Amino acid sequence: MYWSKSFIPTLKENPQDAESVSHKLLLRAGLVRMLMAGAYSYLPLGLRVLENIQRIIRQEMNAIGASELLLPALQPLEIWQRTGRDKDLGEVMFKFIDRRKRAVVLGPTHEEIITDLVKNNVSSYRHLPLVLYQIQSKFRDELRPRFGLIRACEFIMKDAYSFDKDNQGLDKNYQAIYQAYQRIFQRCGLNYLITEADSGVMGGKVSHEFMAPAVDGEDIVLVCDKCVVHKANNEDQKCPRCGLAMKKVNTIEVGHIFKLGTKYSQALEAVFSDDQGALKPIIMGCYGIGVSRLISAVIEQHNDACGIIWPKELAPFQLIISPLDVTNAQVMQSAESIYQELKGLSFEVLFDDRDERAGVKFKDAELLGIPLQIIIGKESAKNNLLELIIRSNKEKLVDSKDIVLRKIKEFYHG
RNA sequence: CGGGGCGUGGCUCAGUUUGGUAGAGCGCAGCGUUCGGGACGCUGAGGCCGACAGUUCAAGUCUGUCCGCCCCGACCA
Repeated sequence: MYWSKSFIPTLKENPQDAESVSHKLLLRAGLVRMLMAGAYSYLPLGLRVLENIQRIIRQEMNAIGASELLLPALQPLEIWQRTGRDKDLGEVMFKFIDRRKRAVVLGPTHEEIITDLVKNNVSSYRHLPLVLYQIQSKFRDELRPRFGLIRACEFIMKDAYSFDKDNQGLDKNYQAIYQAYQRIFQRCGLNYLITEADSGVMGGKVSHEFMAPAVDGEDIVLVCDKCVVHKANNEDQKCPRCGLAMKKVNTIEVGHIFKLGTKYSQALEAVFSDDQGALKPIIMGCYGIGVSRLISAVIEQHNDACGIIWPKELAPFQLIISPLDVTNAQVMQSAESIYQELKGLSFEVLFDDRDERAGVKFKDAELLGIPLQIIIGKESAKNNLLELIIRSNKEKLVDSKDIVLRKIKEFYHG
């Protein structure tokens, strides 16, 4: 991708509208722009990051046998009234009346919709278990949208739902997804904590939250350095296991998995015939990942004074090529040649073909946070050398094309 | 919804205290000089100063109402 042909509006200064680190960098690096509070446009770079996260999620969800589908965002209010959640969610739901005078909502989540779908199409234990998921925009009329993508009114979520004939099946799916989530967050380069809700002593609901530590995080997690992690419900701050004081960590909730049981299947009469012919409610679980929020969480964790430092798998591009003088034929020839070669090797490359001074290109490359940068100046072009810089530690290598290529492959493919 | 801050060319801001008819830097266009860390000089384009109402001879500036954005709180699958 040639920079001049793309749309990457970087900002030299911190925008007035942003306070949190991720919000500032999201805007400065040209990843998103705000339309109104809580609603953002994803620009080409932001979309690329989003797609990278989605690709990881799809790979890991598909790997555990989940199937992707896509449910409507537009829904009748009536289905929410059947479970009583129209009241629970209340003002959070965007509601309006359509031209047929029907009450319609924009989906804040999809338990009702998917349960209704499964109810109408699954009737036997032979069709279970089933794990379905989607990646879709959700709508919530938040009291106070904030921190850019961290709390938005329109945001992208991966929501998965499991359907089982018994609790053992639910446990198994829950476990599989729990592990898939660990792989997903790991691949996203995210540092995370897992908090447990109440342990289901009375067969009650079990849930785990995946929390990314971040200075601007809204949720506080209490952490015991010796034992496990717990949520900040108990104010005494004593570890329930060892009794030592726990420390508070600000976090962003990026994932939440939940054993639902039969709450929705009972309310919506989603039943199946078991192997004895008896009708039973389907046992459900639901599993969410805040996809757009993940972008913010990752930026919160991976940045320095110069800008973003993308983890390898999320970076909008794997390399940025910066010819320092676009009017110099030798420089451009060298840059163009390595660009084509890298593209031929299936690397995602951004070519900074702008007629800008070196300083501008350096600053922007650092701001964008692309893991590897190839710099080509007059000297290196003349001597047939390439200069490779690793964004994270500023490590620099000046060498022949072959050596640099080897280093790049090593960096990305181990 | 309560509390606080802010709203002035695309961006960051000054000007508001003490009303007199709009500025700077960046960016943009043109020319020249520069060219490995956000260059420099000259020229130029671009603003009904968030909106509406009021006070006044005169409002970016004072008053009122509203709108928008950010932050704190309440709330949050």
